[in-house]
Amino acid sequence: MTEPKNPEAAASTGPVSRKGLGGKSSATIYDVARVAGVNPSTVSRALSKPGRVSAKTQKLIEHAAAELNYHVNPFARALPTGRTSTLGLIVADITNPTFFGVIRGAEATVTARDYTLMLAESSESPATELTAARRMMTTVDGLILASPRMDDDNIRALARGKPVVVINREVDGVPCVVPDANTGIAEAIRSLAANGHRRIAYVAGPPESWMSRRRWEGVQTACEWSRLEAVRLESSRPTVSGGREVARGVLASGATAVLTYNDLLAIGLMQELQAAAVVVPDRISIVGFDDIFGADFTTPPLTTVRSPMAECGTEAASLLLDALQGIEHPAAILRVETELVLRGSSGRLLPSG
Amino acid sequence: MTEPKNPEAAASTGPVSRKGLGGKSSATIYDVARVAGVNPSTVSRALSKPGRVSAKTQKLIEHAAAELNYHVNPFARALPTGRTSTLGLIVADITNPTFFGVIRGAEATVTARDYTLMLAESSESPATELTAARRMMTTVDGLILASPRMDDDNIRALARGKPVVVINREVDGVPCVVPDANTGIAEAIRSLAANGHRRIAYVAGPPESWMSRRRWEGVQTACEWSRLEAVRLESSRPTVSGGREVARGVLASGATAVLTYNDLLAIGLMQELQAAAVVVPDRISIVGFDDIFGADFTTPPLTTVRSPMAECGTEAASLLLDALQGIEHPAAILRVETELVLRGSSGRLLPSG
DNA sequence: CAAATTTTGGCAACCGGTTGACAAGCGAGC
DNA sequence: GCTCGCTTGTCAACCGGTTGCCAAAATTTG
Repeated sequence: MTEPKNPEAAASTGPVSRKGLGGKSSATIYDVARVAGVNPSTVSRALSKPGRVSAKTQKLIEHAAAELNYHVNPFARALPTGRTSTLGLIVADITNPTFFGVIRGAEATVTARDYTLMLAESSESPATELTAARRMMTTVDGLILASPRMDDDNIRALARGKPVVVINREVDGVPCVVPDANTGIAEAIRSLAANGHRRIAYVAGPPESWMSRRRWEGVQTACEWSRLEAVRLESSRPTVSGGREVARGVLASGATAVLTYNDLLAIGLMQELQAAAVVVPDRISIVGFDDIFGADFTTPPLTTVRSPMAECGTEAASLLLDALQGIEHPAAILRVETELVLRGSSGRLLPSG
Repeated sequence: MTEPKNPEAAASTGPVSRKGLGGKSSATIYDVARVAGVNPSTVSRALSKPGRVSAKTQKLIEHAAAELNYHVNPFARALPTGRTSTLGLIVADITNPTFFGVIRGAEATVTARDYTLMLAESSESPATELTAARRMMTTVDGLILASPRMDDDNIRALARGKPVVVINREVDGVPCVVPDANTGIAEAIRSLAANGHRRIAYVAGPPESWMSRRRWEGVQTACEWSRLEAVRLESSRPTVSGGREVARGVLASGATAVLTYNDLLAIGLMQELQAAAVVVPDRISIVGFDDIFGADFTTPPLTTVRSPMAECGTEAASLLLDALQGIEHPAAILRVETELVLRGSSGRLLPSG
């Protein structure tokens, strides 16, 4: 017969933290309960279920908690509930300044609402990304995927487990925050057309990038509208060096104005063209995307279609936090505005020769 | 008399996860134990204490775990042990590209060793920083402080709780990773001296910045050695706009070459000087610090003393991870090399008039 | 004033691992 | 064959909260 070894112990107040040894470990609800003269479960309720206990007891407990400098142990809470007060953010590439804004926006929002941000990167690899996402899923309450590279299906599968918000891409059935490229692109093309350009090149990003395809579509549409020719060029990498490599192709294309998938490509392209004594913007106008940090360091400073990435980060985090509180936003897709930032790298085409 | 309600239950195998409902929750050691036909605690030992169980049982358990796609629940593990497989990183300012390298290096290292990185920023405020650090301390196994703004004492207090590594500052009794500014500064001053400069200005960063003071000392020392004059100017903020604001003061100082606390100041300074038709480097040479992302976007590209921040992030993370495994590194301070990156913003002083 | 109803607090069983203590199993040595 | 010592697995008590259920207390109602 199995007998409890020590009935008194079972009936006692429960574990008591050993405050003796240098205050190492912090106070627990059991300590608070003892000081306040109530049951631990009452403490738990007072601290997490507002209105569940009487105002008097509430005050008593809060006082005791303050006195002991009590803070909940996030792990102890996470174990039975699954709630971790942590949000995950996976970016395609930490080196890429496009994501700095996202990280910053998300971090600020999350911290302001007493959550913590976990960061991971996928090195632009769908497989790494999926692994990172799965790993994170066990630890976070929700996940932000910035410019994810994995399939729609994988994203939806993740979203079935816990709330997921996608930035910079539209996935059916998953809340998304996307800069609406079209407005900015239309402005850019209109500006180029007004400056005498007739043939526009678009330098594409990675083939997996949903946003790159989207921008190309936007460029095509806007060009049709303005009766301009649009040609598409591929890049090896969406980086400065990728931009340098594509310079030759740009010249060969006969275009007098170029939009690039992102600012890094634009900067690399501009550097290489200038090295070949091609004057920007007199002979070729260059327009980037994103308005990343440093886009205005160049000479001439880069004209670019600004995507408010920090805002995307903020919005994505808010969406997630709201969802966790049961506030469902009806709109599956949140579009944030883009706009043309007109600087020196685009302008009137000088007659050649 | 307190009687156990259900003796059989107490003697049973223990909790069993409900795999019925859509495979929601993942397998536990209890599931693995059942499949392998052993006790849960044996599973726990097999998976975390190598050599504690026989090779035969080990294989049996590993097989069962693989079959069930078992993964430990980090919270369940963290609760009794305190180990979380998570490292914290606090940077002074996420916007500041100096830290991009740190974040990147730390993230990569931590992930490679199966840890996760938690990120927070202090907005350059000692109080916010301390709050963030305290908050993190409850959740992480160790903490990296990049360019901390709080007192030495507070840092030491944190370090008494859990392993802490500091980047970009030296704190007695706490392991630190610091770029050794002197080598790079010496190179820079030598180069400037060789180019005919005699009066050098240093634009300082925030007064709380240990590294700013250190760099100023380095500049002074190197100038004495080369028999140059060194003057110090203050900046309002260590940013591009802070750099613009200090331009007037730089001109007034009569210096023909300027080192700035960081690259952002240098870039802002250069923009403002150029706007005032002061040719760089013909009339004034500019040298930054850090070689941040975008330092080579400017025209002329920025000469700068490179601090390998990604390496700092990597080293700090490694130090921390080693410490957690009981591998103590004897050296309290790890110095990483700095070097002059000579670009176009510094050079020979043209005779004025 | 008693009965019905609503609050409020306590009990105890979890969540999923870890670990000290201990006993069974096993081979070696005498 | 028996004792000793070492390896290996089991038991049960945690870690620190959360929560369903129930009863006591307080409040409303008839």
